[in-house]
Amino acid sequence: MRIGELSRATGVSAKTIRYYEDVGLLIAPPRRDNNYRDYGDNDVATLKFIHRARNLGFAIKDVAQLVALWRDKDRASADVKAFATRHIAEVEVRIAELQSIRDTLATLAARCHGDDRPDCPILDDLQDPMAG
Amino acid sequence: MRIGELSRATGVSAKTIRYYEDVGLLIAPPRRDNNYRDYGDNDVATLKFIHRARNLGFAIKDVAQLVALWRDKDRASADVKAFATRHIAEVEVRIAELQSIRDTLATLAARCHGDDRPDCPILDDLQDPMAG
DNA sequence: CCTTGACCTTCCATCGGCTGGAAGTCCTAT
DNA sequence: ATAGGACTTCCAGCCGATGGAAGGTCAAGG
Repeated sequence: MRIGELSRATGVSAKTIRYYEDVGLLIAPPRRDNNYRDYGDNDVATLKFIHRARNLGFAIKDVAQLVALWRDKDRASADVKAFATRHIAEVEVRIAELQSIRDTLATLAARCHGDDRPDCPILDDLQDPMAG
Repeated sequence: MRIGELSRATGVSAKTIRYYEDVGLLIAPPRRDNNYRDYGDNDVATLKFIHRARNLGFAIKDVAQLVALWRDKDRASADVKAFATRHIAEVEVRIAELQSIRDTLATLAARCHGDDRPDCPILDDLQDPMAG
C-alpha cells in the first residue's frame, strides 16, 4: 500500500510517517517504479504500535527500543516491565510538578478579588513569593 | 550590574537572559563603554518575576502579558485572575492526560510477570489495545 | 610586559517532534 | 488537454532554551 493508505489505517499523518523513517524509527520500505513507498500489512501493525507508544508519552528513542523488544520474541518480560516502570516514575514526577503549579495558581486566584481594583495577590506573589 | 551578577541574583543563566532580550521579554539594557550590558535593581525584580512565571508554566508570550499587567499599576485584578484561571484549566487538562497515561501503564505493568519469560502484556497491549 | 583566566560579546547550530509549504512528478478522470 | 489528487524532495519554522566557536575586555600574578 502507499503512504496515504498507511496513514488512514493508522491515524498517523504521511508527513509524520516520513519523519519516523527519517529518524530511524521506521525502516525505509521498498519503492515502486514510480518511487512511491510501498508498505505491507506488517507496517500497519508496527506503526500502530509506535503510535500508541507515543500516545503513552514514550520518547522516540524509547519507542525505538520498545519496537526492538517487541520484535525480539525471546526478550524477557522483565526488561519491558523495567522500561515501563521507569517511564511511569517519570510521568509521576511530571504530574506532581503540574499539581504543585496548579495548587499554587489556585491559591493565588482564590485570594484575588477579581474585580476592577488593581490590588492583585497573583502578581504580588510572582514578584515576591515569600511575602504575604 | 553585568549580566553575570544578574544571573546569580535571579538564578537565570546569562544565555537565557540574552535569549529573553532577543524574544522581547526583557527590554535591552544600556551598554557600558566596553559594550557590556548594564542592569539595575529593577531588572533583578523583573527577571525574578519572569522566572517564577515561567516556573508556573506560563508560556513566554503569556509571561510578556503578565509583565505588562504587572507594570500597569491601574490594571484590574479581574484581568489577571482571568488569565490565571485560563492557565489553571490548561494545567488541569495536562494533568488529566498524564494521569490517564500513568494509569494505563500501571495496569499493564501490574499484569506483566516481570520474569524471564517472553510473554508480556505491555507489548501485547501496545500492539492491540482492544484485545485482552 | 605578558599571560592566565574570568568575564563579556555575537552568531550559528542543535535538541524533540513534528508541521507547513514550495516545487516537481505521477496517475486518473473528464 | 487539463484538472485534481497523491506522491516525491527539501527547506523553514515552532518553543525554549542550550552549547560552542571566535573574539573583545579586564584585573591579578609572574
